Amino acid sequence: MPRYGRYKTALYDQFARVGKALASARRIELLDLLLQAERTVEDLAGQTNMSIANTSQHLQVLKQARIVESERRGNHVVYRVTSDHAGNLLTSIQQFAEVGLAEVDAITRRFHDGCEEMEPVDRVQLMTRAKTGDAIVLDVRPKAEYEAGHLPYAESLPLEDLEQRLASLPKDKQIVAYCRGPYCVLAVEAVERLRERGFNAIRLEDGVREWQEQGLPVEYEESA
Amino acid sequence: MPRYGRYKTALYDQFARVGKALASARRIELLDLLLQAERTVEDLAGQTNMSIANTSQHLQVLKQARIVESERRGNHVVYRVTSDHAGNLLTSIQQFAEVGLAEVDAITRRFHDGCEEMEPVDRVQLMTRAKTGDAIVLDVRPKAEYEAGHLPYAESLPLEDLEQRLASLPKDKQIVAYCRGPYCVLAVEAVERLRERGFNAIRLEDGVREWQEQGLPVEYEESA
DNA sequence: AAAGTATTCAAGCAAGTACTTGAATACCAT
DNA sequence: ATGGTATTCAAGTACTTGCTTGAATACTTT
Repeated sequence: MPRYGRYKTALYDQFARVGKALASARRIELLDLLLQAERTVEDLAGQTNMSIANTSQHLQVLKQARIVESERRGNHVVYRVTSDHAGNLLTSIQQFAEVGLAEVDAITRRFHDGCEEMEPVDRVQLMTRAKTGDAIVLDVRPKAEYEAGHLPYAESLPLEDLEQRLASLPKDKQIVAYCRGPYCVLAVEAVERLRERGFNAIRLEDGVREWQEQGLPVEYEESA
Repeated sequence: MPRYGRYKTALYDQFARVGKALASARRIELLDLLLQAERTVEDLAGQTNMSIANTSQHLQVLKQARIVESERRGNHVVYRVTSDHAGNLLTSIQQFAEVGLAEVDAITRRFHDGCEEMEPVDRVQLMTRAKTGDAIVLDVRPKAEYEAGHLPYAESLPLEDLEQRLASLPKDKQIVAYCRGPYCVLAVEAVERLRERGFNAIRLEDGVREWQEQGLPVEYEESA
């Protein structure tokens, strides 16, 4: 079908454009952060240990593929994902890598061992226990990410503030900590530390994105 | 968290590996074909107008990302997707491009206009009508792809054989043609030609993959 | 208006990718 | 074994990407 040659290549080019945007570990790291909350270039550069200029350039690649968009806000430029569909892209890559690439399993296992995770079936039940106060759900990400969206009944307790606020946590209830998702180590570390102090702590593998993709509800801060 | 730096980059590298494999229009085209049916290198090279060596190289990139696998069969090497998860990758990229990139819409519109598609709601109903014989479902892809999996009650009528078999088609029933999916033009062309001849033809946008992802059943040939 | 901060742009270099060509390998048929 | 076919490998070249550096731009504050 020579007549359709141009049509086909043009389409594949568009699809590849999205693929190209996801073809760099740096850009995936940026996207991963942006899926938690919107951020300035400066912030992203700091979080990823990249130069500002380099960060800006990577962001523009993501922007060209319409995965992220930007908005000038005063002196800063704030980047955010264009839609929830962007999360699906990363999710499907992660899912694929999880089942297909033995390396991923090996890497995560090295860091997450000894820290039992919640069974997937517990999700719905967890919310009812959180609602009644039988379980405490902790969001151990930085506060800004909590404010951009968090699980229902979760309270914000950034990992860095953990030590100072230990006293306010109950020893007799189960504490469920979550962070950015299955590959994030914040909750692993939180649970580790809590257990050392004698708390009954457990890690929820999900992050907000995973929660949302399950069709479960998410809360946002009204203020902002 | 300097302690986790290596862990994080190692993971992002793995995810990017998948992204890299999808970062070329050529490779997406190959994957698209492989999602319809397994194929030899020679066949793929022919379908995509690439040199054999180049095709082989692209296939190896896909193979390294575990998106496809290969098996020697006599004199040929047959490539196939490793799992259905590979289809999800392409689907999520396509879905993203569809909503995010205006270009995709513009490109497809240029070729698919004037050819009404079936409403998504018709899917389930379509099968019952096909079952009772009220509608004829035609798979207009090459026969090998039909054999690798097709919609229930569909009969194989490759586009190239259409003219010869017009006589066997009824004028009083609705004919529903489908091909590789929303971006494939085989069914568009089939419907165009059928209408010119006075048939009541309509295009189903789905391909086998889309069908499957909806959780709907698919049939395979027993023989093979 | 002037100075300061955040971001982008432009140029340059090293490294990586895409494609071609011709040789090497693996299997089949005789 | 020999010749034929399908695929992969190796080397070369043009092109693209990733990162750095320093200048340019956009906005804020004084």
